[in-house]
Amino acid sequence: MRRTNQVMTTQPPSSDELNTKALTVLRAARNVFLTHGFSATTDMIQREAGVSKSTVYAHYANKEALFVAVIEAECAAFTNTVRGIGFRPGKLRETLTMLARAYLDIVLSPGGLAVFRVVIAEGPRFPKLARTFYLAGPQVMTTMVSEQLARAAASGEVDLGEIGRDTAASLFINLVRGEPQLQCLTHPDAAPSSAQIDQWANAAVVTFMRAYGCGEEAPSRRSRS
Amino acid sequence: MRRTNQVMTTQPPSSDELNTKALTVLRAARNVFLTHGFSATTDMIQREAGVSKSTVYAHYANKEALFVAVIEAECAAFTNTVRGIGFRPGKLRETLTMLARAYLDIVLSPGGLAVFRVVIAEGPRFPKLARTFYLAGPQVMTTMVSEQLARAAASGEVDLGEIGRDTAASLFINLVRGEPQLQCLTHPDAAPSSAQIDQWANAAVVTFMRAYGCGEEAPSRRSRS
DNA sequence: GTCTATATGAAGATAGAC
DNA sequence: GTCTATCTTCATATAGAC
Repeated sequence: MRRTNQVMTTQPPSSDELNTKALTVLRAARNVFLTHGFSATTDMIQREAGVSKSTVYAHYANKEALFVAVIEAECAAFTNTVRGIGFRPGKLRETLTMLARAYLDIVLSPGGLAVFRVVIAEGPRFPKLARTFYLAGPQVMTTMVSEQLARAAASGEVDLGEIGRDTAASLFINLVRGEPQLQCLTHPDAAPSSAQIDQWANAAVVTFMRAYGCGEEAPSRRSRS
Repeated sequence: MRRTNQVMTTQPPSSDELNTKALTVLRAARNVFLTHGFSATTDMIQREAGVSKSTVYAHYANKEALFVAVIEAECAAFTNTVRGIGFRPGKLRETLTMLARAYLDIVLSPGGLAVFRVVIAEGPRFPKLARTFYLAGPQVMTTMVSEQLARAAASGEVDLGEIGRDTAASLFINLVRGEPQLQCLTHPDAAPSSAQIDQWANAAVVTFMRAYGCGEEAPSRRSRS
């Protein structure tokens, strides 16, 4: 029931225009590329999408272009997920724990691990995508932590010494992500328990607070000898 | 100038027997797989080695077997390199700095990055290789750090609190490897300067010592307010 | 835009001579 | 063991009908 061609073209592509087929192809390509890497075949994508080869090539010039579209969409989604982490800023220790846990949930998710795998693997062939990933994921997270450190520094909860806020935030992210991510990447069969993830997050926060925390915390710290 | 067939077969394969061709193939496969990943072709390997296809398949059943041989050799070499890090145990801060710097040199080397890339990428298809890599690289390094922490704990240079030695060692490795490795993986064109690597190593050591060090260091630390 | 059918090339692996 | 030549399969991409 179209009014006029004029109206049609000014309407947003609500559910048919670009949506139906192009999005179907993109979503199928996402699943296939994230499962098998760039060496996945266009055949698999075509079958997963339930369309013909021509439909795939009608929307994307070639395999590379489709791959780039998939990864860029994943990076954008990654940024949104990180930005959308819900946390109520409070005492630094609690804030960092919330952030660490939320970040690990993203990084260790099947999608998070798959994107990391394929982006790192294809870094030499798609250097632009690799940089996009870095900015969309770790960089955004580091910035969020850095902002919380600024708050905490103002309220005297933290003493960063000669080290910069951004460097400190980066070091915190290293503490959080390092071992958990490496373990999940090298043990693809054994997914960590929720309790294990909490333990990892806690160890990172405890270490960071021991290094740079100096607020009105529990006075038990460093009360030895 | 062969003496007899009998002698030939009882002699060790000093420089011709298995050495020349089989090793040539393995070395060529190493370069090709580490550059292009598992999707590298046997054609490239054959050309790089300067032999024919038949020679490749005379020594390795198929592409997978050759790939496994390459990665296992790399892992073994990795272990030897890590174990061979020369350091004179002294004050903990200096020891950790030496270890951090040496580990970064390995991890950030072209070979180190390439092995990481391909092992992580093929983890789902070769889970055994992924676990081997974890044990041969990060695990060995963590153990070395853990041993130094034991020494330091005995001499009162360190107070790990409730945290385990191995956990502390793992956290230190996280601090060292995290950002540098991620940055090199996602910026394949820009190799970091030696000064940059030193800075990274120092930041990790400073942070770890602030968290867990408690020896007769410079007394300036935490002298605030 | 979408389909079926196909052109074109490349990759893994083998046959058979030497 | 090593080579040349080749078999077979499969992957990317396109042609042409609707």
